[in-house]
Amino acid sequence: MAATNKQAEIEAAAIRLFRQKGYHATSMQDIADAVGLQKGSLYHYISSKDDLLVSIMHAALSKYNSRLSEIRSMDLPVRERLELAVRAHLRGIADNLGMLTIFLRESYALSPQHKEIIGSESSRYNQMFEDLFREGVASGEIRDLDPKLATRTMLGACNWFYRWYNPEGRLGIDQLADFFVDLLFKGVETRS
Amino acid sequence: MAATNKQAEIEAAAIRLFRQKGYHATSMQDIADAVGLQKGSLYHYISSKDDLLVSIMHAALSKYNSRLSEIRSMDLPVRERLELAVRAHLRGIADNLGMLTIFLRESYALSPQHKEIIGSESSRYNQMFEDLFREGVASGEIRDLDPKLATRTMLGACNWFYRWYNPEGRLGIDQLADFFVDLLFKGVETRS
Amino acid sequence: MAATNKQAEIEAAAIRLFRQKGYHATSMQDIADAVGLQKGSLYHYISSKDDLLVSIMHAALSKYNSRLSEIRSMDLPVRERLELAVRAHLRGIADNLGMLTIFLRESYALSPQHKEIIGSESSRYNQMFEDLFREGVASGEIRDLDPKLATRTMLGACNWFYRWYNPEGRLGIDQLADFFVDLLFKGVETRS
Amino acid sequence: MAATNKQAEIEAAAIRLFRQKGYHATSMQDIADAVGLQKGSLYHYISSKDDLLVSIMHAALSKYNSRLSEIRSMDLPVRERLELAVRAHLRGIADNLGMLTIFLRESYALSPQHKEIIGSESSRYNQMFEDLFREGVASGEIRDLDPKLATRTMLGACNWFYRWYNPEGRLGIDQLADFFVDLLFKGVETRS
DNA sequence: TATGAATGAGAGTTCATTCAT
DNA sequence: AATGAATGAACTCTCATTCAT
Repeated sequence: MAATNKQAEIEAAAIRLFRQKGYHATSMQDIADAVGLQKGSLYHYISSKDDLLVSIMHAALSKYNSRLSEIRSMDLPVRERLELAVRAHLRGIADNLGMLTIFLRESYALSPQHKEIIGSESSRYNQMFEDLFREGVASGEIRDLDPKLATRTMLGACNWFYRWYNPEGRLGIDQLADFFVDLLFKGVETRS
Repeated sequence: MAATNKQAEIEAAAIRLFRQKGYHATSMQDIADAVGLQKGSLYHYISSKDDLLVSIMHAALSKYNSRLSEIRSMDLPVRERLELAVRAHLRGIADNLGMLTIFLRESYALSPQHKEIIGSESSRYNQMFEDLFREGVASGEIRDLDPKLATRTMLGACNWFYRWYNPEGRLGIDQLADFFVDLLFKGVETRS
Repeated sequence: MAATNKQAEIEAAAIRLFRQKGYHATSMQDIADAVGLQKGSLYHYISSKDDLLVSIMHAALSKYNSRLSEIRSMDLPVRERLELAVRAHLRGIADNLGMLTIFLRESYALSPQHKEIIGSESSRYNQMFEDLFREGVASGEIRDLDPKLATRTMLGACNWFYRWYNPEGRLGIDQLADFFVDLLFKGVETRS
Repeated sequence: MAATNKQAEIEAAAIRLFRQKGYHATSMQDIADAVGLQKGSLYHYISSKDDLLVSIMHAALSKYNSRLSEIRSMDLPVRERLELAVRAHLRGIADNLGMLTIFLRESYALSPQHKEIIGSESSRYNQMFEDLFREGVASGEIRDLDPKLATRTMLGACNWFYRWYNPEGRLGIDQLADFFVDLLFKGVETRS
């Protein structure tokens, strides 16, 4: 995964720094230092700090969208596809903790135009998840809950994951995903 | 709601602006304009922008902590107390959307010392919730799930709420709380 | 020496603070804190920070001038009067270390008008010293050195004293004055 | 003296302005105006106003220290070396009136860390002078006076020089140095 | 006499971005 | 492709002073 590509190197450095220090607290100088360029030189590869943020988020989202799209069209019972969607969501956060942290935390820092672009990509994802949920309700495998609210609640629970997930923690990502699926699908209360 | 108290007025303006534009994107000038003072004059009432952020968060958290503490010690079955805790959490976000948004979104912008202070207040809350969960497991009313993970997941789902809650939306806060409780307690899948 | 007089109390606090932290680094708030008033209230007693500085310097200088004037007209051999002048100069610094430090160190911070006022009082002092020296040369008790230069050199040596004098030091002010007189009157080299 | 080196140009402007108006009364804007830059642009060359002050003082002191070190180890009678030390000290002030004025006048404005650094360089100088004096006492060429006090007195007399030396004055630096040496070595009183 | 809210100018510093080389 | 000097606006914060109460 050698950095043949300066642009990618810059992006990688930005992801690391934005995650560590936050978008606003990271200066172009910090990024330049990290890749061994002068800060003026960065502008041969990127057009602005804001664009850098957007393209990181975009990359994160397009991976997400395509993965969810695949899952949706798998030849499996919908309950299992919904489960896979939750697992993939969590694994996506774990695998790209930097990018996802930035997406989930710094979205509000985007300029209005960019906010719209990213917002619509993000809505697509939510919409796909919601559709899957709706499909589950239709098939009877999933309880008849409001699909929009359910989507928000389930994804909210999953999104918060970036705040405490520790790659070096006791439990691996698969075990954590098992836990989330168990809790979200069966609930916390004892069945009578 | 007359401005008898300038300090409170400043804090209110800060909450509104921090929520709208984010902490970093809000300048002291913005706040000064909002309350009709020169920016230098703000410093009669606050000691720094950072302190302003902290005191907003502190106010949010101390309300939260005391409410949860009350609920924990109520004379009710633990399952109902846990349910109340979820409802109170959501209602707390809805009632203080500004303060809570700032707390949930801008925590990472705090200085290390402040991060520690706010972090420990926040941990107390999580700990109380976790204890309640543990109590439920002990009594058999709640399934035997890892209490720490369950707390993170449930509160994560609830915290995400600030991102989409709209006070003028179709559903009131009580109905939304009903929904969360239903989903988190019973799960999404159909019981066989 | 109870503070029956607020003005004097303010001046005393200013002397202490200006000496400790310097004129520019001392704020009106610092002074107000030291005397237990609000900073706005200071302006009932003084007209400006600059004036405060000037009146401190003025007080220092008028003491100095009157003392030197007395010495000059004493009925003693001129050599002894010159010696007394040196001793009085040093004792004046030791006794009013605060005021003198401020005068010697912060003169350049004065506004042009004030600089002129203080400058002329200060010149009067130097002139008196120079006249005394000239008298000594005329009487033959003092070597025929340029009186203006000699005055500058001798007073320079004495003025630097404020930089290192320590009231709690090993040697008392009289012993130190003995030393200065010895060095300045007899020189450092061994007489052949 | 073309402006090949902006850093040096900034330092020169700072020396001039700090001397004229004092450190505190000189703003970064003043310096920027003097060198024809925006004030923000100064920070390409310096790291802070405080650092600028320190590096000016440091430059002054290291010249001084190396010159005195040379003199000390010359192959001359100690009385002559001490005399040379006085002459070099005065010439140093005359040649670098700006830098030395700033060092002698603004030392107390330094931050504690910087004060320590500059203070120790300054002590080294005083120590070398004192050692030379001590050597003179040992050889019998110099009277048996307390070397520490004698150093303070002699250097005090010389340091005050910056307050009144005028490069365009009647007497040149060599003549003035002759005067100082005469006064300090032989004293002011007539030998009986 | 004393307050304390308010001013308004200005401080030093940071920073994303540009552009001639 | 890369530099690095320069910009210029914005930033948080300080401070001596004023004045209605």
